[in-house]
Amino acid sequence: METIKTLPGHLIRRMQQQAVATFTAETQAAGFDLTPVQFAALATLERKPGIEQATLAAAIAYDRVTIGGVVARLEARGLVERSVSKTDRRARNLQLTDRGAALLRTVWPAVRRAQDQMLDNLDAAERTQLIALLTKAIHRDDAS
Amino acid sequence: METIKTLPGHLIRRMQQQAVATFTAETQAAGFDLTPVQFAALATLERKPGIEQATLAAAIAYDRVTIGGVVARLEARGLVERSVSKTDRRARNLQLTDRGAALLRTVWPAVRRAQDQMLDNLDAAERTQLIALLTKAIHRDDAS
DNA sequence: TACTTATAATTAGCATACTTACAAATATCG
DNA sequence: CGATATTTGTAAGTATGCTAATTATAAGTA
Repeated sequence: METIKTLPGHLIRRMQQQAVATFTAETQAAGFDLTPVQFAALATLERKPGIEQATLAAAIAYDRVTIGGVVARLEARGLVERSVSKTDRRARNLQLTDRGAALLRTVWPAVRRAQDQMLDNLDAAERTQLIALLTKAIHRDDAS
Repeated sequence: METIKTLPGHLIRRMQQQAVATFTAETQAAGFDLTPVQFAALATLERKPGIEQATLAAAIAYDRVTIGGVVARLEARGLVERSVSKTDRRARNLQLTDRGAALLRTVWPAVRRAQDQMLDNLDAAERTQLIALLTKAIHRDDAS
């Protein structure tokens, strides 16, 4: 009755834990050193070049402080470029460097493999179901 | 095509993010200052008094280092007692203090509310489905 | 018994993630 | 225009989470 193991919160955390482990294993096996949030940042910057830091944070659902640190590390590695916005001196416009774009391109296959592997135990129908349920469960009052 | 938002990894992370936020909001609203892992540790110690740190870590699926820190903070707050094992001087036996047991008892309702609320957008059948899918997805090669 | 291996906990180090507080800049409104 | 409120990024602080290395102890083996 009082066991933790059947609580949704525990299951969700375990799923996330395995997802991160799978992501890390698959990308490292392919020779990359990239965290999930770093990948998310790079992928979003490719789709929306020149975006501001706060916009990036909102786009991938993180707080501004965390993204500030993530972007700083990506910048230190030469994968992202930061520049003061011409229209708003508070803001920083973000751009992938050539190295960042190249890395993103080459890491995608490993990421795809990881996404597949983290749902390994489910068949195709179950995967679709899980994705649908998560999507529905996530969309609360706030915009995603 | 190259968007992050439909990837399982992203959905799982968002779900976990909301689950933690809901847990924190609900427990804080009830006047408690407890993280999910701290709650998991306390709840497990109630069911298995005298357990060792490494066993606790394995029971709730964390690494020993993280649990070492968590237990240290719980001990500092007087919720858990740590003692050197009589049969193995390397190990530490863990016990809830009276305060820890009392806190656990009183926080449970808020935790229950949080578990419900994190699946708010799903109806009863969908909740059962999601829990079943997560449970199945999680049980990989390793034991849980 | 001596040697080797394995295990428990801790330390060090890194990267999330979050809140609160703050300074600078911008937006809004009377 | 001027006062107020909001927004952007950062700093400080706390707590996860993880790996690798270290220390102390235990267990296994020749």
